[in-house]
Amino acid sequence: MQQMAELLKAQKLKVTPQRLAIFKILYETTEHPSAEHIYKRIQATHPTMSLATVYKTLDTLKKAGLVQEFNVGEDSFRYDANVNTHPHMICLTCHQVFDLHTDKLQHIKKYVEPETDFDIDFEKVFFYGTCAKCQKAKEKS
Amino acid sequence: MQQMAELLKAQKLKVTPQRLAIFKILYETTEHPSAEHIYKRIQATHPTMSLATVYKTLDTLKKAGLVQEFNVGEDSFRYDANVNTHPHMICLTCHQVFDLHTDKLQHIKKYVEPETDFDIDFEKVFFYGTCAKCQKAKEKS
DNA sequence: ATAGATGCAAAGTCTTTGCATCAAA
DNA sequence: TTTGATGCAAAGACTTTGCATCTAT
Repeated sequence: MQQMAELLKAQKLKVTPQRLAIFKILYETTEHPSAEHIYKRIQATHPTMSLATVYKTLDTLKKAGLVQEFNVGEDSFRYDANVNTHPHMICLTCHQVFDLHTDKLQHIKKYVEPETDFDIDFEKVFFYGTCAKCQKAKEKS
Repeated sequence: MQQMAELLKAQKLKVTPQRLAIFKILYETTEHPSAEHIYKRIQATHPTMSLATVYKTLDTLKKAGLVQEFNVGEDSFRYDANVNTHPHMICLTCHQVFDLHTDKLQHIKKYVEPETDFDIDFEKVFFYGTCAKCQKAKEKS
């Protein structure tokens, strides 16, 4: 978290309790929460923080390269403090979003680039299916 | 297009001029238009069609598996009549979305599945970068 | 004839913006 | 002190919904 303050300073951004709190939530969860989720969770520690601040802060952090934003087909965006390129898996039953820890897709960018005339910077990969828990629930029924 | 009527009938959906017109636009473009784009383009031939009908129709076609929907980070969804799993490339400069025709990623699902406890149905892959045209424009400047 | 689709307007989400106040540097 | 951040309310953008009318079957 100390590190977070440094990262903000490095971008010439002010270090505020709000920014630290939002980053902390994102840093400690694997749930890829939406702005609304973050807002609700933050009530416990920062009951006066407004939803607008959550949105503004997420935008600021995104532009600073400290969080990434994506949409898996829902009506709102989700956020992730892990800005490294990594695939996500979406359960079509419980709608949870998981990180996929694998090195198997490390080089798809370079693998694919010769096939195109694009200069590729990064990719986003989403796998859709059924998580372990929901698979078991279906077996029982 | 005759085929489209058959596909609708197969789903026990009525074959209406509105549905055919929307599918035709999606089928003939490679632009991956949003609902609003489709609505504007459709004015030329169907000036009385409402935006609500465009949304309802896209939802119907999506549920029937005749179009796919995705969000590349914009404020609206885009639609594609090509429902086969295929990667998209997004130009971060001109914001156009292109299909990537390649067989290099045909098997990433099976390649990755052993690394997870998910039962994967399909994937969505997006490459972000600079298209050929925008690369050239930058060289000149 | 009947079930279902369309079109319009209104409403519902999610997100952004304007502006006065407040806090970090 | 100065610059930028926060919080509130209002506005904006995209999408959905309710309902009367119309149309495909």
